[in-house]
Amino acid sequence: MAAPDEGQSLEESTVSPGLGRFKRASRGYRGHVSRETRSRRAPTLEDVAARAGVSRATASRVVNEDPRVRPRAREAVAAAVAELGYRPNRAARSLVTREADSIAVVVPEAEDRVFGDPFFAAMLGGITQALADSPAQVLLAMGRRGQGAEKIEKYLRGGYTDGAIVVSHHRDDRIGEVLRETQLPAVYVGRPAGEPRLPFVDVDNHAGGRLAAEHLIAQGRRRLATIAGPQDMTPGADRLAGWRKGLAEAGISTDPQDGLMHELVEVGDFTAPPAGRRCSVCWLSARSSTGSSPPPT
Amino acid sequence: MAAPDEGQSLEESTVSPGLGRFKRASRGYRGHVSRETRSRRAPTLEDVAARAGVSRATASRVVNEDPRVRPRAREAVAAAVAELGYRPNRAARSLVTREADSIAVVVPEAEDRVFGDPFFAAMLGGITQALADSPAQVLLAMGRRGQGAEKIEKYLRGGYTDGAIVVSHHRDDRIGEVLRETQLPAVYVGRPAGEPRLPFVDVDNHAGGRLAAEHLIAQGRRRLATIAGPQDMTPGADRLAGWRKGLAEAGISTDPQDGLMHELVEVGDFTAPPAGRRCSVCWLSARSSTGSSPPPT
DNA sequence: CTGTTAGCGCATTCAG
DNA sequence: CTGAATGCGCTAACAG
Repeated sequence: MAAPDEGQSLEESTVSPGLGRFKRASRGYRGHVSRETRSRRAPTLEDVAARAGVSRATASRVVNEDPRVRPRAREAVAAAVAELGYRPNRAARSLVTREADSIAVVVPEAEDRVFGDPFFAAMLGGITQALADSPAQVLLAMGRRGQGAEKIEKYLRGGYTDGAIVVSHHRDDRIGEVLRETQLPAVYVGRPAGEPRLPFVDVDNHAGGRLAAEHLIAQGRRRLATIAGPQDMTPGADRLAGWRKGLAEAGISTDPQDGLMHELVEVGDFTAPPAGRRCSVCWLSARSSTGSSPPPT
Repeated sequence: MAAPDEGQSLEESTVSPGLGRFKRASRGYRGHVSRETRSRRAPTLEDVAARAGVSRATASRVVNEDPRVRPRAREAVAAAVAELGYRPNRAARSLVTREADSIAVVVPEAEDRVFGDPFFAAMLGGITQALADSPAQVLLAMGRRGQGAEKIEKYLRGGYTDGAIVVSHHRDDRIGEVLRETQLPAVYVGRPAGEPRLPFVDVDNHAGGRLAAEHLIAQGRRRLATIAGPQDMTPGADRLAGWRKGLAEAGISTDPQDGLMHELVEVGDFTAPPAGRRCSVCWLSARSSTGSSPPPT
């Protein structure tokens, strides 16, 4: 399990036939239009420096907004940059700074799931919004089990990114492990399962579940059912726990022995279809099985 | 319009306060866990070479699957790679090869739109699928007008990518211009408007629209209405053109003068809501205006 | 087949 | 404040 991983790494890091084709096409196309535009080589810091009559170091300083540059020099460099259309070479910069200048949004879910659930749209929107005026790039990496999971891992390990935001973490994905090994700074959206030391943002899921139970109970309901979220995700598990807590505190038993055929809980996956499907099976059967209620408060 | 662009380039390419904060957080976190794991510096090709008892060049060759390496040496290097857990430094490689090893999927649409429309999910899925065993990374860049459009442009110009796949191109986005200037290899999904030389894949939209008209006409329908796609996208425009051609060939006039209050065409945006909304306005008013039919075939 | 030699473009000490 | 020098890690000729 460890050795094959390394072997795979090696292969993946090399040029495959697939990329070969891509490259050829790339060259061909590039060549096709290259006659129409000028500039064979992109201007470098060296060019800028020469044009501004300063050294590379000084040019670098103004590009990076280092304060210790005389206004005169600063202006000269700025002008040169504008005239030459200079853009720093990211690879070169990255090589020396050891930073990729990008942050990955990791979603361990199948692609169609990510695109189908409005939750992710909102989350992505918020994240990109927040990073709108940051120079850092936002990269979306998604996939689950075969369908992109190893791609994510490769991405995280490949040094493509400076940090990660993990959005829909499941207990069984290896994201946490990868993050720990690569020592990548990361934050989870939703408390991570089995990764106690990692920072995260989340709502109080437990309180939410409990609140739901209390609300229904306050309305006089006594036979309460819930469609829970996936139990391999802490939000799903925490909410269910809160729900049960709420029932228990109200003295409503969830014990199958206690007159109910079984606890009125079905586990969904945060999507609508399964909820509807399960309902018709579980609730009906439960409803038709016994009418007895648990003891009052 | 040109000068400000350059000025903007400079600013964007430099470290802003935003990234500054990100960096600090990054360092802090990294430092926090750095005591728990070994390896201060990632192994380099140099290390691998030394360990395998060969030169850096040879090590590089086997990593890149260059055939001209003796099996013995190859194995030695492979072993060293595995033992050291070597992973090529992308920045360094990129610096010399001048390739980013990634391809961008550009979607000039608002994020919520992209995540809401199943079309994009399918498209993205297909693309990543096709590139699954390619070493190239797939990056998703989306946004339209303010909400990410300039981010896309910056991305394309930043040398982050080797090529682009443009998915939902509108006539007014600047993608084509950027692509031309950067000479990035690109392919459009859907014939690009105003960019005749760029390669694309598409269905025969014109024939589709015509087919629809012919089908309805064959069924004996005579007052035909259509909800067209956005007219600033060639698929939308082409389909409508085909539709009109179909009507014309059947001798069905679309001329308002010809007894109809106006042509029964409403322009939507490839989503369901506008279609429903417009229908109730247009169709009803058209229906109540005149009952006369165009001349028969 | 393999090692040696050069840079790729940039940030960064370290002296002035 | 500024410039000269150094090296990040890697690929690509160019000789052996």
